Amino acid sequence: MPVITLPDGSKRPFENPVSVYEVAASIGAGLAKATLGGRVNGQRVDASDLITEDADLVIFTPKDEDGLEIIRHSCAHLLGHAIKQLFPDVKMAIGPTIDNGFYYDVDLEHKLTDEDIARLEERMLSLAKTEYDVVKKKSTWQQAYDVFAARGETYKLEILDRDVPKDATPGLYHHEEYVDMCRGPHVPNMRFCLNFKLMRVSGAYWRGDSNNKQLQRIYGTAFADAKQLKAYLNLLEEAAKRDHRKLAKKFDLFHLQDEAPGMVFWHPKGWTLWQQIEQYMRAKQNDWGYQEVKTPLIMDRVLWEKSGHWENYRDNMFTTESEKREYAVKPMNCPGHIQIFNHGLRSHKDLPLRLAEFGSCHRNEASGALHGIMRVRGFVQDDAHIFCTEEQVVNEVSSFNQMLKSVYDDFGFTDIAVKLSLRPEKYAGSLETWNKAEEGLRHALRAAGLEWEELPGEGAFYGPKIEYQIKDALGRSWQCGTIQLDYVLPERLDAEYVADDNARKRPVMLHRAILGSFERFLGILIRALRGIISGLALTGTGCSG
RNA sequence: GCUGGCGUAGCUCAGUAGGUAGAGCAGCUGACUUGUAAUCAGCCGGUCGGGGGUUCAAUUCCUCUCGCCAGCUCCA
Repeated sequence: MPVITLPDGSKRPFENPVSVYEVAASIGAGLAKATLGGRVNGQRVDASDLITEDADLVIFTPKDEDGLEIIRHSCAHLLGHAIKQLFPDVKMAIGPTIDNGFYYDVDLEHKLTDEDIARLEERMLSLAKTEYDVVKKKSTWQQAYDVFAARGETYKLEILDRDVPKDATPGLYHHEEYVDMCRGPHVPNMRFCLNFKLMRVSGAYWRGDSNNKQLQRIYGTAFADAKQLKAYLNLLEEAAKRDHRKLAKKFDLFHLQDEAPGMVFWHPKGWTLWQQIEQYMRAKQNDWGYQEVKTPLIMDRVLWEKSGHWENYRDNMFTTESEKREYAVKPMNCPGHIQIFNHGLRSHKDLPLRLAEFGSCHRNEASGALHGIMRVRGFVQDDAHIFCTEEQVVNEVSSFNQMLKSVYDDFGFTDIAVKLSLRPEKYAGSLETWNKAEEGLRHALRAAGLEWEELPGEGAFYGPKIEYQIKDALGRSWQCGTIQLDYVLPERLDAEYVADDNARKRPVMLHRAILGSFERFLGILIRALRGIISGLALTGTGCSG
């Protein structure tokens, strides 16, 4: 005899177990018609799911974020329904929702063309227009396995084998003859899935692993109604006009050419902009107690072997040789800065020592990773390394956070996502120091009162890092600022100082950047400069536009 | 690097069922002088990304290669 408590606090008693739909119907026919699913005691469920005990219930309709997500997720199933009809031998992998839409990864010999995508879209629409009911059936693990074995869905079988416990009760969603497995919830009827558009198709590795087979990923967008869909498509068009590559051409800021892939030719106007920012950063760094230095572009391989770059970063390094010596073009500035730290005897009184460099780095990025000036092979970082004691770390990190905020404020960037990237598979140093370093950064984040998301496996090989991400005109997130806590390189490159008890100690090293790279930061900044850039109306401190 | 798409004048693009290419804008010259994105006329401008092949003939077909774009992997 469940009592259902609604968000407004009102309570409704029922004689028997009721479905979300039935509760909605007891409130009103209109609500029932719009019901997509609900949240029962915090759990997202289908409209058809039964509530057996007293529960808090939120009902989802197309007006909610949750409702929209359900629609998008069901559009992925709709895509499955349609593509199975057009290409019966297609194997379905995964079809999740993403920002603004959904995708489905499929394994299909035939390479999908634009015409195929158009046909698919048509078929999806005609299927949705029949307004068929989606039927959800809870199954046992074995039942689900048998269903997908019979259908030859090898990817679903792998998911069952690897990710679904044997005692689970997977939900099977029947879209007429099409069956998909999903946690759900999904729409009860396809009339909710009429406002979508297939966007593009591209390659994507199974389980995100480049060692696995590459599948075809079909991207789509979907909204609750036609108006929202149209508004979104318009937004995309408008955003494309603010693409930094377009604006750079229009305003003659820089260019790239075939002979120097991923390396930028800065034109007078673009370079003026660059200089304004460089001077601004120079002044800022001065204010915050940094000393500027400059280190060589290429150094002997031996040094990179010692630092660990040769072992862990070799694939991304350009090399050159002269008189039988092998050199590497620096991909990072840290080893150079340690050479400066090591030159002469350091006292604890020198710490924290903050060495800054507008360091020109080259990384041999995969050709497919290059993207305008946001992702290049030659770039300049507003880099600095802080040599300090362990006790000074939290202070230094939190002071860096303030500095970063003041810079981003000056540029008008407010939508900053903070991520904490943890130990990667390939790492230097011991587990113990890694744990210490990761905890150190968490501590500093808490002290700074920041909210952050943790990304396991995303750290640099020498230490964990805090990333500050900003979105560009196209809505893509890019890492700009970063601060990384490193116990490894000081050890490998023998950095030490004389402590107050006269003992030799290792300093801790913080790698940090605020703009990240001038190229990327300018790439993002350019979106805001449309209109005023031709006059380069930038002031010494501002650049605010 | 992987999958797919693309690569024609400075820019945006058209085109050739294989017979060495056009338009608008920009630029230059001249005329005009009309107050805020484009007045008129004329001119200049491309070995159709690069190499190889098929062919009497290729920018158009095949092939290799480079670059760009979308996404994946990877990353500032």
